[in-house]
Amino acid sequence: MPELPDVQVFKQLLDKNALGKRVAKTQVRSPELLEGTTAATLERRLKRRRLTRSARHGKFLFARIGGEGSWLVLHFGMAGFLKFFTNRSQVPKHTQLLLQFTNGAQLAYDCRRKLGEIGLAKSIGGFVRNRELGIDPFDPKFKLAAFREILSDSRGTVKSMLMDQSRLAGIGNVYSDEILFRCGIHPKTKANELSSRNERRLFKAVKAVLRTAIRCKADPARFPNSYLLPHREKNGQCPRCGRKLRQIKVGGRTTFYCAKDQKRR
DNA sequence: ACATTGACCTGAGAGC
DNA sequence: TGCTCTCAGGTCAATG
Repeated sequence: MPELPDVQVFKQLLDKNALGKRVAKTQVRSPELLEGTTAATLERRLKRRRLTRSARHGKFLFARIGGEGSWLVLHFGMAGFLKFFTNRSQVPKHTQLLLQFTNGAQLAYDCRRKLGEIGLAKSIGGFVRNRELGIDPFDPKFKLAAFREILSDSRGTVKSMLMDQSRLAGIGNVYSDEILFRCGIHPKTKANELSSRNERRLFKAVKAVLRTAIRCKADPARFPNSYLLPHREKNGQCPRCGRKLRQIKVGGRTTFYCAKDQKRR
């Protein structure tokens, strides 16, 4: 679930409910999710401080603690999410990090499969460099020319390229399928063999699909029926031509596409 | 440099 | 109902 649009929705939730509130207490349930820090350090950094702003890069969410120089970093793995609530009985089942604010409200980071990550960073730029993350698709510097360069540098399939966090940060299995569906490109097409026209269409589709997904709150039930996601299931049908969608593996990941509408080259 | 596989971790859902 | 099996939207490391 948690690809760029999902994380952007978590960011909106954080902005709306948690920014400006003062942390009274923190709780870490599974220390193994902590990356390069400890529960005690996290508590010391957060306690009595406010979350002052937020940011997102790819699938990572950042919340600045107090003034400059300290950010809480969250990655949601395969099943993580954020929940904000005011009633104690609403604590989600697999809460791994709980922030209790001085006004009684709480923010929970829930991660059932424990494949996520909780950490601290001094700066976002430093973190991004450290982790060798590629450009975020909503970075103003992400322009067609930059994308063409990424494509021509990639010798593998276009789907693998889209999901490669060190080239372009934020796209995962679901949205790579959606983007390729939108522009009629077969997921196994070699990234560096796309026509100039398809490079351009792919570039536009990356932005358009992610924007739409965010607008739909990354909730498949809200997606336009013309999108792949509502039909992305075993025996699902192509919303364009009605044919049964193909289900294959690309780069080891389950991939859905329409054999009629998505041809190689 | 790329594809493939398995590991990480846990639960949902299918099939018996 | 309960057991076992398979699979899942992320990432990393080992291997070919």
